[in-house]
Amino acid sequence: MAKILIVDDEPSIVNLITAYLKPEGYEVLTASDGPSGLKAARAFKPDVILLDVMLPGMDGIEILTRLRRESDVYVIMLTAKTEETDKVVGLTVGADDYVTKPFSPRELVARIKAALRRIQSPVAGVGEVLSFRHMRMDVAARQVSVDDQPIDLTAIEFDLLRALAENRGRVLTREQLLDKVWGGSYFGEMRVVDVHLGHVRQKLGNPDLISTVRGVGYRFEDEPL
Amino acid sequence: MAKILIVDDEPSIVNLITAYLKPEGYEVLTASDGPSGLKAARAFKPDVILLDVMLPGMDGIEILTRLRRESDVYVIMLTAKTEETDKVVGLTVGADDYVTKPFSPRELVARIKAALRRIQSPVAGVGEVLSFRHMRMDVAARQVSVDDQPIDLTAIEFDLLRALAENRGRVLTREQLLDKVWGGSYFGEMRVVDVHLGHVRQKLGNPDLISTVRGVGYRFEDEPL
DNA sequence: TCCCACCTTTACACGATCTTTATAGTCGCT
DNA sequence: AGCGACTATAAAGATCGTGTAAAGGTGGGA
Repeated sequence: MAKILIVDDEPSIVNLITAYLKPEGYEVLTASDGPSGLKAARAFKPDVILLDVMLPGMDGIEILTRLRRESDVYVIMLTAKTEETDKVVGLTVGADDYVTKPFSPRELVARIKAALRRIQSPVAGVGEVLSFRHMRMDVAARQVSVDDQPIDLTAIEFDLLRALAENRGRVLTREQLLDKVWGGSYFGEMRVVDVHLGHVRQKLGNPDLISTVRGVGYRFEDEPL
Repeated sequence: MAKILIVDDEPSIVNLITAYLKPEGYEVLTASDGPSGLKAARAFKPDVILLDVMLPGMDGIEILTRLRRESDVYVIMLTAKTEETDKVVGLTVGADDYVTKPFSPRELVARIKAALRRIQSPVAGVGEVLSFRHMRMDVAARQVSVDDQPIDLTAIEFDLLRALAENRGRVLTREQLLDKVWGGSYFGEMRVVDVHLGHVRQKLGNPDLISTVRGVGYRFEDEPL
């Protein structure tokens, strides 16, 4: 999942933002002053940085200037000022977006999502259709067919099958599947995989498409075209 | 290569934009007030004009109005105001796009590229009419018919249906739809999509045209002609 | 100004789907 | 063959997602 670095010295702001970002599944790291912010940016390699303009030690503009020498990470500036000069300076040294305090947390989340969309869009159209001897899977349409018979799968079932099909011939453990399908933030029983996989098998009709590797996991078997 | 004219009286903004456009290979010319902006537009014949709303001598709206009498060059308005009225006025007198300051230089570059793409495609409205087995949609006229029965849709309903129809067969998430229909600057509830989509379905009459993909989004199903 | 059309939010009900749990079945090893 | 461990499956309860109606808000046009 995407990584967000918050650089701000006001704990209340940091906590607020964190509280909104965590549930969205983002990995959040924080720094409360300029120098540690820079270090964190280097070590953590975030996808988006939320950067306060007013910071102890080194102000946001300074951070941004230095950051820009080594990276083109997406930076959203946070400022209490509404003064035009600040914005202009911020954008001049390379900020990508700007939010003035007080801001709506929802708006901030939306902007972060927009940023990530912009960043990730170049890779959008990967593997539109997975075609095998018996099974065909249109990822964009989320439709599956086996021997030209359309199969109706739920969201999780589709994602599960997709994860396996994208790794045809290789065993995926339950853990790996949980990670790919449920995302990192699942804390329930690992056996859910079994259950859903059973449903997938049943719906696919063909029991040879997915094989069990006892003690390890599951493997998708159909031959690619 | 494409020619861009920047009309803005703030040197910092002009420099910023220039700094981003030059490396992309654009030919950039600048003007710092209204009258010289107009002259430059005539002499330079740019492909895209970035026009500040607040200008000494003659404001951006005035420039745009005059410009439109003699040319249909692609104009992107720049404004510090976020007021809706400005936007509306700008678009009414013929702006093609709108960016509010502070803006992300990357976003601006992206918009310019989009503008050029639109200009350079043979016909401005690439898909003037979307035709399917049951539904027909005239994008320019904003008219829709199902089995030759004209359907009356509101602005949002039309845009929503259009976004889906243009991506026939693929699932669009609520987020994607919000982005396409409402633009990046919507921070409200996501469920608004459901409501409008419900209206569209009701008006279309045919429940098979748009299917729900539970947990993911919606998909337009009609076959293209 | 008032009115009307439209957009947005909210609430609720229904159904689909997910998760857990329990039990039966299967596999591999000795 | 027998044992232990792992897996398949069914069933039930909990949860989540969607459709829809209704209310409030907004802005444009008469």
